[in-house]
Amino acid sequence: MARDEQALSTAVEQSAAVLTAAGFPKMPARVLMALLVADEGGLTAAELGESLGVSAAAISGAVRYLRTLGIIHRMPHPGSRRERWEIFDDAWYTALAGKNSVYGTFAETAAQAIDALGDPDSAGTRRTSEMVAFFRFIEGKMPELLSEWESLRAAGATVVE
Amino acid sequence: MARDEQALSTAVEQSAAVLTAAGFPKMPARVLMALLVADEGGLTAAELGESLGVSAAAISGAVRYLRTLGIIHRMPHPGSRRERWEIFDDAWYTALAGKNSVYGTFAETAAQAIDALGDPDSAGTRRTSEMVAFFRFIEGKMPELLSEWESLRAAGATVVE
DNA sequence: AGGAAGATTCACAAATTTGTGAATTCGGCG
DNA sequence: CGCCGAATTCACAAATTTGTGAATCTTCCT
Repeated sequence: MARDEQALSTAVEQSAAVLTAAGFPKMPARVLMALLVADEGGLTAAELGESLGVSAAAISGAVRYLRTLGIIHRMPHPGSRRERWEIFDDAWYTALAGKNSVYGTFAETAAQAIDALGDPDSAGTRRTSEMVAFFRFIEGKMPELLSEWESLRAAGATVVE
Repeated sequence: MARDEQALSTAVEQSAAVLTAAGFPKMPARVLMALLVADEGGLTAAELGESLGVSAAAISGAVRYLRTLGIIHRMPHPGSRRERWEIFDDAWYTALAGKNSVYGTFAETAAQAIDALGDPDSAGTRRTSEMVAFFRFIEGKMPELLSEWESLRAAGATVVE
């Protein structure tokens, strides 16, 4: 089957839209998806701008954002001035691990409310304690889940590559 | 220890801020946290407005949003016109299950890009396939994780209540 | 060194989101 | 059966976010 630019662009935009709906900023989401489907060697800022139909400045902003998240990296291309951007292979893995720690900070922040409530028998205390316990549980389970994925990934790698 | 309104309000606002940073809309986050720490019987729209220092209209909007997410419900208080709002006890559980399905839709949307790419050996195809597999894995594991939580929750319930 | 191509930053403009006040609707009570 | 209190909706205002164009900086090539 041949490369269908039209359908590819649609898929990229739709996936970006899903990320956006989940709270991810719009332009970074589009750039991320564009880099995901890119060929080996990544894309230059100019190529990203052209393919998404936005200015170089917007690309730069999105790229800066994605870099702070640590899910893309600059690939200095020898012999050319053009910088190429590439997704880390473990980007999604990393993103989820990071998101996980968001759950953790949320739990710990909310735990302060328990102290402030005082009364250990109030409905608010019970509800809040339960929530904190829930997120601590999820956070605690995450490493296990991710290492399980790594095993599967390693096992299946030979098949794919 | 007595109820410390000052500290409680701070904890509520900070927790709401964490949710906001994670992509959750601001006002719904604040309302949600306020309801979390509320006493038995929930809060009225007026009480929420006063406690958060915002207009009744803002509360109404936030409440509508939270209702579409299915994490709060109206408690018709007999004998009084005042509607009380209350968090579902399994709100966070539900929210995560819902978020999970976001992962699922994201994976399925991105899977369309694989078809559009055509070439099964390209770097883009490999990267995208891997990502889709990852999110499908996470989605698949979620029910297991949640049922494990339920067991723990049920086991510990007698201790707390 | 000088020049040039590309990337980045800055101040500002556009657009989307968010919250308010006034009017409306809804439900119970005298 | 009409009033009264409360909640919701609407159109608009405020504010935050997002993207652009012009200028600046960086790095390579001659």
